[in-house]
Amino acid sequence: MNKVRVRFAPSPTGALHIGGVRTALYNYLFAKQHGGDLIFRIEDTDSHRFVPGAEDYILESFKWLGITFDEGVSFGGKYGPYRQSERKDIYKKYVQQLLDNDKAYIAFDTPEQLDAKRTETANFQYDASTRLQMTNSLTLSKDEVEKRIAAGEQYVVRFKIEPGEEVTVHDLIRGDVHINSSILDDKVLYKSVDNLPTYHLANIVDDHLMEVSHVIRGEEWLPSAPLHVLLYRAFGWEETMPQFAHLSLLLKPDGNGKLSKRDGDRLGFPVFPLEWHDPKTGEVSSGYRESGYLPEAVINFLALLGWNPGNDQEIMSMDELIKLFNLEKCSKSGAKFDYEKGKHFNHLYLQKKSDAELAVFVQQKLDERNISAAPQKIEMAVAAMKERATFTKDLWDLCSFFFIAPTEFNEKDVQKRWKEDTHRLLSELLPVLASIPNFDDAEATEETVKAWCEAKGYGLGNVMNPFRLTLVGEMKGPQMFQITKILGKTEVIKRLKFALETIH
RNA sequence: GGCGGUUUAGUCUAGUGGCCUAGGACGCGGCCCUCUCACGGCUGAAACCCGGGUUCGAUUCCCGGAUCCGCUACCA
Repeated sequence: MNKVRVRFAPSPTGALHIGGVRTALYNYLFAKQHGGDLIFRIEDTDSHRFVPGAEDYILESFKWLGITFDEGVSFGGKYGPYRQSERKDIYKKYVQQLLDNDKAYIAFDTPEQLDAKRTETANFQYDASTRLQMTNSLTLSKDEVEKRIAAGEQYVVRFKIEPGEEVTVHDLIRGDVHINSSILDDKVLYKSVDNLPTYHLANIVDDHLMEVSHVIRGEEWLPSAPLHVLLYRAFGWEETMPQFAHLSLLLKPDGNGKLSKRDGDRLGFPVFPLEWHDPKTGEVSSGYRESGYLPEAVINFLALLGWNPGNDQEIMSMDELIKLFNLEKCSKSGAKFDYEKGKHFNHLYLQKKSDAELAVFVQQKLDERNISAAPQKIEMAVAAMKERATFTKDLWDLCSFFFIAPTEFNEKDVQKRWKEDTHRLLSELLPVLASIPNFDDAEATEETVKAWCEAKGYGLGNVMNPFRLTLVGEMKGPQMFQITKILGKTEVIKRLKFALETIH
């Protein structure tokens, strides 16, 4: 087999959709597994939909996710340029080749005329059955065609599809897919307005010239795959035609249809890897990174949406994914996007991080608030709380009480835990705590306090629950003597006294 | 409408002509742990789209239907 070369070729029309990320990921895994190359190509043949900044956004997204490219826009390589708008001359040459070989023809029908035709004739299709009724180089004389072009009239080049042919596309995921060429229309391959090809032509020419071996793309391309096969044939490139694999789509979590940006807004989760500021509308969309996701969790979660290793294993690093990935194990049906499971993965990956790595997120928040704290204390706080966190941003909400003493106390918890004798009990606890040299040994502190409770005949819950309230402000947090250890003796006594004065 | 694809619990999925009393994970319920909240452990409810056929036997193979998805642009 020739060298594996695959590509991810987005259109710079906005932020990178999470489904696109998955397609890129599968391409990446496939390339790495086979020691092949992954190419980054920009398909900007639609000048109207170009959005500035989109290209950089896409690049930055992959950088964050750890998906690397071997060649392409911003990476270089000997098959460039990799931006389709910079390949105009190349396409022009190949369009001419098709024209010369009678595989394509020039059409002058304006968009308005076509619209009129479509409303006039239901299910109108520009194909072998209708093209002789239209204004094109098949119905016009050669002179007339040249005259019109010379006069500056806009035209398109259409692919001349021969009807009645059974076209077979071999798909690595779905097997053979058959389609009759009669149902295909004479696709526009090139437009004179901007001297740019359409997707279909550019795609085939580039994949051929860049020696792409496998085309792994979304299912929305399956219906046009036969057209692409026909194009390879028309160029005489069928022998080296890449292999196809059409991936199932990512669907809305609820209801029907494919996952869209709107669904994320509506259901409250990001559909983009990074936060995106739309330069046209000024709209801001949330991103996985900014929402506190870890890239490795996003990768793992996405990899499993439409593919599985064939056993029960779910937690896989990028390296493991590269080893285990297999196109044949990709599912044929669309996967509803299960955001809850994504959260689960993030939680799992967050737990794998060291305390020091996670402490950074708390340190940031402390810096913002000009609070200084010993790194050791931050790490201890993180260690005590991280298992409760799903997102990196949860860490601060969870740990803040270690650094900011409560000034008010959760009303419901006070009602429930602050009883008649609580004030007396905690007042008595004060000297007991004061008698302990320091709280560094959590077990020793616990023993002393418990022994005191027992000696006095006080219920443990009656002491510990309100005690927690005084230190945390609410009924949350780790084991009490873990808290006292991290807070330190001075702070504990200070907080206890304050609560005693405040809660009545 | 036409064409193509698809179909295992609410969701992602495993799997097979008899090992299936259909496995795992998320989510949901319960119990345990416990000074709180979590985590964790245990546990429960929950699925082979429908109808024919082939077969001793079908969730698995075949046919038909339905479903959902996609495409049907001078967008990708």
